[in-house]
Amino acid sequence: MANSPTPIDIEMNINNNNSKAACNSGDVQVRKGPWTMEEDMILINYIANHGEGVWNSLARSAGLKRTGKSCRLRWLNYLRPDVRRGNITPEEQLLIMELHAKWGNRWSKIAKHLPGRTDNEIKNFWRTRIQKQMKHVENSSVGQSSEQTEAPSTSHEASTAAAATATTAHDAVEAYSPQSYTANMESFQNPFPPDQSNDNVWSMEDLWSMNLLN
DNA sequence: AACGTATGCAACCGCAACATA
DNA sequence: CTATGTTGCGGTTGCATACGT
Repeated sequence: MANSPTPIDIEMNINNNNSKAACNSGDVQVRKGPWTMEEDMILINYIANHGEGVWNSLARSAGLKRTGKSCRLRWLNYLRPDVRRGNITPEEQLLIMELHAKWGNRWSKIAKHLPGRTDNEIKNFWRTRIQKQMKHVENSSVGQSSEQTEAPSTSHEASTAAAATATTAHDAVEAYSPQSYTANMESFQNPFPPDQSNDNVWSMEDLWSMNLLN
């Protein structure tokens, strides 16, 4: 998504971030909201030269008016060179289903088994795609429990729907078994729009090549 | 073309666990 | 042992964009 970097809150950090521990020392102005290209460059440059470290002091040393927390999040979820962006593949989706059935909402744990994917991305994926499917199927099965549920337009939806109708997470995995899954793969149509790698104003390739130039 | 609504994702918040002085 | 600071996690929100009317 192309975040326009314009609306950025700047507020006095009067320990508003955390009741237990301030993420910044002193009452410096803290920027919030979408990251600008300049901030990204600063963070990338700094980490390239000094490596990751204590995030609060990193933010200060790099001259970023951000909390360490914000820097860490930005780095881990977006700027890290090994972050994979773009569509979740059917294989990854299957894995997510399986691991979620096993562990529940342990997104970071699940993310560790999906190289290049972040917990945030998986969490978002689950909420927006899988849960939507589940709700959809739930509704249609309540309304017409004795009848067949609405025919999914894709096999992806079919298998997701099968998983969603399951009463337990384990059932969901059963319904989403590799057998039924691969059986559907031939007619699989990618439900997602074409590559959205250009979903930010600047691509990571741009940022990294610019960083190299520096 | 204009408007309203739905969707997807980046970023924030609060909390808990852990580390250290 | 206690206080303070840091990190990591899961839940939630805000906003840009896509889509439908």
